[in-house]
Amino acid sequence: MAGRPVSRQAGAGGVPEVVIMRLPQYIRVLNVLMAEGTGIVSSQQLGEILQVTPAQIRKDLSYFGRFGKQGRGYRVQHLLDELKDIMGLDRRWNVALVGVGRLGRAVLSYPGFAPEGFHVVAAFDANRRVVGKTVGNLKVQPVEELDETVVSRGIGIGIVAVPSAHAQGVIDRLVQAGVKAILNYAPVATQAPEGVKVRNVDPVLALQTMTFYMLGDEFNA
Amino acid sequence: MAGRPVSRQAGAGGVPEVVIMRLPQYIRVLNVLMAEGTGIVSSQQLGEILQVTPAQIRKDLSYFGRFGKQGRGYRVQHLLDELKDIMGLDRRWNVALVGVGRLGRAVLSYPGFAPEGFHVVAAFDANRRVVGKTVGNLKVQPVEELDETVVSRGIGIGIVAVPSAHAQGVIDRLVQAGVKAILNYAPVATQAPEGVKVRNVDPVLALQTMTFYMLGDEFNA
DNA sequence: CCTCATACGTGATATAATTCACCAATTGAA
DNA sequence: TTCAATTGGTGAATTATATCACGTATGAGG
Repeated sequence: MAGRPVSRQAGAGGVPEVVIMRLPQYIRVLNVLMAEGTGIVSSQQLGEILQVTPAQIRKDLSYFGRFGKQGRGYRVQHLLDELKDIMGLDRRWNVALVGVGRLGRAVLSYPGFAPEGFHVVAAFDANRRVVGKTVGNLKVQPVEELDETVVSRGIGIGIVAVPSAHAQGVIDRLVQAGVKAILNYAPVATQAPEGVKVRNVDPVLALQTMTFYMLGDEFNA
Repeated sequence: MAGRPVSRQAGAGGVPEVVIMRLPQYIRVLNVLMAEGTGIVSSQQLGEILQVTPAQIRKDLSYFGRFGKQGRGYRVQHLLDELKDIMGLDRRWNVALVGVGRLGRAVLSYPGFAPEGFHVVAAFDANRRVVGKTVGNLKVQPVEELDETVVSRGIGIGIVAVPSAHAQGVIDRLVQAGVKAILNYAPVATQAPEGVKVRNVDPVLALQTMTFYMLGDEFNA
């Protein structure tokens, strides 16, 4: 099923990142529709659920192929398969966690990763008091073993759950080890070389982007 | 100190949301610079730290006023004060948490909110087994008391930490109660009326937007 | 006082993203 | 079979966002 879709434009610089950011949301909705037993969905319906225009959905999908049928819509199962394949979400991804403090433990016990194919297979900490302990099936390793483990276990993704002051250093180490994607929980501005993606999980920042709209003054009437 | 800045363009539809999303990041960096004792910073330096062009920073700030001095740069203290004022981050914000399960408890024990002015002053849950228990200084209330408490405690922000299936319902209740900003931890597409902001904290989605770039195929060469 | 170097603020320009609008399929009903 | 109603795909138009580039202010150094 699926197999890479027929080649499409994808022209010069590839697919815009904004598009890539939306596809997983489409997948989310399609999963729900599948579970509900919906067989076919239109860009119109999808757009209503996601609060985006139908044209945007069609345009986004058109970067990768032609998945729908005129007059009908998209077969939920089929579109889901295709999108998962395109995004690499039909595979297993091995993940390394760095920082096994309060936050790191919460990450380890979060049940949402594995069902989506993200498996935390190694945990690291710089603190000698933590190293060696077993937390949720994993024995915490010293950061010195990072490089070796990343290679030997085929780890492509790192999760950073260390204090802000150490985040950049940890990111550098992960990059050095060959990780290509980093999920950073530390509330700081970080840097990574081209070719390495970093996404931040930052609830405080999220709150701080909303308060502006709660002021009701000259700038946001 | 500060007081609303001089009126500026802010024209038709107000300040673009992309700009609002960046300002808290500027504040972050300014805080660090302050702590390091830096007195003055240029858009150039700020841009290097945040990996954006100096022009973007200047343009962003220009929506709100003129905070710099030609030939010199920005006084860190001054710019910080102004930005906090603009974003409403010099105030205290009362927050309600809905959902006191595993995730909700993690939110309650997260030490990062209060120092930034976000105070969780009430916690709600639909589960009778949880209601009445005390979790981190707060007595868990039944969701029936939501409306009253939101009003009486002056709560403007809600945090949703309930299972996906219940998230939309909880959001509706929060909106009904008068909350204007919602931080949603449930991994679902939600809806809210105009005038109510919703931001999602969604680590899995973040991971899912990165895997695409780890495939190295026709679409992202 | 004069000159040089720096760096903000901003209109103009360039780039990117979104939406429009229409054609061509497709379906179902008359 | 014909017609009306949908709906995807897509080039064109529009809108939004980011960058450029230059005028102007500032301070340092002689």
